[in-house]
Amino acid sequence: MNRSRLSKPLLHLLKPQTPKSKSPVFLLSHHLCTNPGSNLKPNPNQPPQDDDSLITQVLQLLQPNEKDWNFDQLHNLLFSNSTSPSPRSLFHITCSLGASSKAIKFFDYVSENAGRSPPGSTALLSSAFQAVLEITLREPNSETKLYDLYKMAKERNVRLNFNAAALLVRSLGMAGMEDEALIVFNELPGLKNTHLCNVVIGMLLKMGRVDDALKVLDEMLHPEAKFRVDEFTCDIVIGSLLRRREQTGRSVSEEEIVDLVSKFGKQGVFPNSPLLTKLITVLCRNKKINRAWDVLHDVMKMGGAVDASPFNALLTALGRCSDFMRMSELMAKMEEMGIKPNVITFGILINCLCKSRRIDAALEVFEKMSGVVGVSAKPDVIIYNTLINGLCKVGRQEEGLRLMEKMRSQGGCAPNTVTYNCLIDGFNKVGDFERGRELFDKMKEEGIPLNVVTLNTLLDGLCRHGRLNTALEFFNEMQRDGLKGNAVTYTILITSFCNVNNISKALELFDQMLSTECSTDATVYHCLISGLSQAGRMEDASFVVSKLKEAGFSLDIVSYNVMINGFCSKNKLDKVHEMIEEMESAGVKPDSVTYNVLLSYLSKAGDFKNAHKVLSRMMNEGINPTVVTFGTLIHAHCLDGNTDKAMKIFRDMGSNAKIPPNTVIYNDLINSLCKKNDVEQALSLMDDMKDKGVRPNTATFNAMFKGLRENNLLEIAFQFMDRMVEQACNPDYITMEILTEWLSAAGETEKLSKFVQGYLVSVDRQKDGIIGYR
DNA sequence: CTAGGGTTAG
Repeated sequence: MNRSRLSKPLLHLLKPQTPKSKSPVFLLSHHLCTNPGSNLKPNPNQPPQDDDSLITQVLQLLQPNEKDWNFDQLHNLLFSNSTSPSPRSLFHITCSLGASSKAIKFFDYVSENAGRSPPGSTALLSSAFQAVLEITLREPNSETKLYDLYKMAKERNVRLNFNAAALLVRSLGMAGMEDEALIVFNELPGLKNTHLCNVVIGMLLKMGRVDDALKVLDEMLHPEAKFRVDEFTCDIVIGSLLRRREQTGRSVSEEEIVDLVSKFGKQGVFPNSPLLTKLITVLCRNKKINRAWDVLHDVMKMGGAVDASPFNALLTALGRCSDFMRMSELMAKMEEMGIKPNVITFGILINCLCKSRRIDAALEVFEKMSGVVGVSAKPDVIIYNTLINGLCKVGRQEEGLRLMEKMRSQGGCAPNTVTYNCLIDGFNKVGDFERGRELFDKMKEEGIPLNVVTLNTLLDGLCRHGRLNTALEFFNEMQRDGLKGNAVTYTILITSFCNVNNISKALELFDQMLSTECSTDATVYHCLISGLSQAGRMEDASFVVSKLKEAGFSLDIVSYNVMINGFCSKNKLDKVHEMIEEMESAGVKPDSVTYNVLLSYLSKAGDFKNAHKVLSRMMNEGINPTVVTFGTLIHAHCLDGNTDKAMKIFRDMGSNAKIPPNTVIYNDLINSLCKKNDVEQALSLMDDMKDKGVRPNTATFNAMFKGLRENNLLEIAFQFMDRMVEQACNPDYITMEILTEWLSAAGETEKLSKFVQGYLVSVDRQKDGIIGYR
């Protein structure tokens, strides 16, 4: 039925070929012409065939330069008494003129002459004007001329058709002339329709004029509006408002967007699935899960069609905050609405269960997804990898390995780099390098490409087991093979070298990282700063801080704490103040660790007055003391020799602050009490630990042994030695020093040797024999 | 879906 589309090629054939019309650009631009306003009905009195011959004849006349046009002949063809061109043919003629100057001249001619033959003249002029606009727009930098053309049309009472109006509004907007675009739009009283409003709204939103756009939208949403919103309106509005959030200009709150969605919904118009999903994702990212929940449910309640993806978005967010209750509620809702979960939905559930270490539940879901009729979604490589990783993370790497075989044989799914990375990491983490290495070789054998994660996994495994030099060699080897390290690679190596106090190697690696154009991130800087601060290398740490800032990163609260602590231990109080000031101006709020560090410094120096000031400041800031805060105070009073005060704080923390003391605190007190020769109270603390379920460690026993030795309480010492054996608490060199001296002097070397071999030493328990074997 | 992270009390 679209005659004009059919007739276009025909037109080209019929037309005399001029050099210009042969150019591909011309053909293309001709093709770009829209048809004159779709509101125009074909004139039944003028069959298109006649149109085409008319067009051909007119174009022939218009071939020469404008000034050579023969107006008499033109008039004969177009406006003689018997004939009148169709709007469509005028549009084509004007469009085919190629240059805007010609088109305007022709339009001038038509507007002067068509007026004499109403009533069709309005439509005629509209079409011709539309063609003028289109021609003009094809010429470079022509946007500014548009508004002048519009004014000209207005002076001559040329009515704009829909296409011309839309084109004008959109083009003016794109040229940054939104005001002019709005004027045009507002001066089109009888011509507005949904499409045109959509164009204007889209244009305004693109230019950041949110409120103007919403005003237009408001009119459309009015109950008595002549033209309602449609799905395009919804698309344009919600889509660009969501996109706008990352741009400058008036930001629109999610609340407003949610509100608009519900207004659209009342008109029976809903955002499409990707858009709804995006909205839900944005809401969830901004911690408004409840709003996201409501939006999804509201859309369904109002009758919008919803598929799995917005559900998936919401499920992901709920999974992140481990809200399993609402996850299953949502799954139930899906079922109720007859919406089939897809692979992604299952992936989210399985991932979620794996992350909360509920692997068996995850495996159950996995069984279900292929088993139950109607919900079958074939597990893909991601599902398998998630499960394999989950198994490895809880030490079930053997099962992970079996699942990989199953995915190959039964799942028809080939393992990939990620699959192997997960398994290698799994075996490495439990110290089974052999298997890790085997998998690595197998991976190469099967031609599965290694990536930087593979490299980092292997490096991490080596480093964790103290094989730093092997790790370095391996890294160099891989680099020679063309596999580059990234920020994670350097983080692993740098932290490992810091941990063994090989600071120069750590710094060397840092230099290497900066000199290769390797990716960096804040973490690698943070780790090095931490390592250097702990090593007391504050100048180096400060240097790395400056490098971090140069790279565009900033210090976070932990790094500030690390630095403050470092400067405290070096007694550089001015630097401590400097850091605190910098931290405040950077808007990083001190946390309990910051206060603990300061508290520790002050009270260790015996400055309890200022320590208490810091403590009350901490409370005023609404930061609750932690177990470390109490530990710090207790430690300070112990150092001060004031064990009573320390014990008072200890009792206080249990009863008032309701913070259970930990091993460190017990150790401190036991140590202090024993030094004061108050073994009785120390022993009662040992009982207290047992009651409260706080596990003593080697240091606890060491402190206790010292106190017992002073009072020669051998039998009690034997009991504690048994406790150590039972609890697999290994003696260290301090334990051995104390016991060796004491027990040899007491003639009990045999017991010591039993203890060392992991046997119980108390006489009456000896019969239990093997039970005590370590 | 896979790899790395640092702080305070002993």
